[in-house]
Amino acid sequence: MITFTFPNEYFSPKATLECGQTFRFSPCGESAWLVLCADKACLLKEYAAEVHVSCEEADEQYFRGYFDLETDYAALLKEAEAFGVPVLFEAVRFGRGLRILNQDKAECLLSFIVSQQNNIPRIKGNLSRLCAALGEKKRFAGYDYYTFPSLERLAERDEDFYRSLGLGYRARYVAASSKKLLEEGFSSVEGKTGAELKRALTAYPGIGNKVADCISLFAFRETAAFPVDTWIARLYRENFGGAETDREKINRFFVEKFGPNAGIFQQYLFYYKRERGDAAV
DNA sequence: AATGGACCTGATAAC
DNA sequence: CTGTACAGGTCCATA
Repeated sequence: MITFTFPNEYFSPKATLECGQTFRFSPCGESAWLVLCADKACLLKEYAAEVHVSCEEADEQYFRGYFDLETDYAALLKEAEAFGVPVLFEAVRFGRGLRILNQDKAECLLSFIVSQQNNIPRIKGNLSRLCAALGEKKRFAGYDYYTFPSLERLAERDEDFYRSLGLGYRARYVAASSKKLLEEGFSSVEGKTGAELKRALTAYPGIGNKVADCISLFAFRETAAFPVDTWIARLYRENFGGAETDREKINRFFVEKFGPNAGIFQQYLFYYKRERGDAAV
C-alpha cells in the first residue's frame, strides 16, 4: 500500500463524493472514506491542508486519473466566475474542491441506469447488493469490499434476478444493457464524442438523454455534457427565468451559455441547488 | 414532433 | 396512524 497527497484547496472528498456522481463510497470514521471503482479500492483521509489517498501501489496512476488530479481546477473555477452569473459564482464557492471523477465505463453506465427516477440511499443499496451478489470479495486496508461485477457475471443473469435485488422496473434495462455490453463491448461508442457519443449511448436499453449525459461526463471526459434532471430544470426556471420545459432545449441553453466545460459547472450547480435549494441565489 | 401515462420501491415528509 | 407524493427518467402509445 502507498499513500500520496494532494492539497485540499481544490480537492474536497465530501463534495466530490456526495455531489451524486458516484454511489460506491462509504464514510469510515472522521474525515475518511472508502472509495470503490471497478475492482479497485482506495482510502481518502482529509487533513487540515491536504487529502491523503491510500491505495495499492499498482493503482496510484489509476486513482490519480480517477480523481482527475492532473486537471487545473483553479483555472476552471476562474473560468466559471468570469461568466458573471451569480448562482454559478455561489455554486463554485459552495462546492469548492468538487472534482469530476473519471469512472469505469461499464460501472458508470449500469449505475446511472439504476439511478433513474430513484433516490440516493436506494441507489446505493441496489448497487451494493448487486456487487455483493455478483462481484468478487476483496480486502483493502482492513476493509472488506466487493468489486463491481464483470460483464460475464452480469450478462448471465436475467431480469427476475435483478428484480430480486430491488432494482424495480430498471431490472429489465440492466439485464439487457449488460448483455449488449458483453456482446459488443463499447464498439458502438468507440471513437465518438459529443452528440454522436450521446446518441450511441442512448441506444442502450434504459439510457435516455439525461443518463447519456451523465455517462459522457463521468466516464468519457465529455466536459461539455450537461445532464438536465429535475434539479437543473428547477434551477433553469428559478435562477435563469427560463420558460422552456423540454429538457433537451434546457440542455442546449446551458451548453451554449457555458461552453466546453459546461458539464463540470453543471456538477457545481446541481450540488448547490440540491443542498441549498432554499438559498436566495 | 410533442405530450402523457406507466413503471418498482422505500425513505421521508406532511398533515 | 395509514395514505400519498416523490426520487438525479425512459419508453411506448397516442393525436
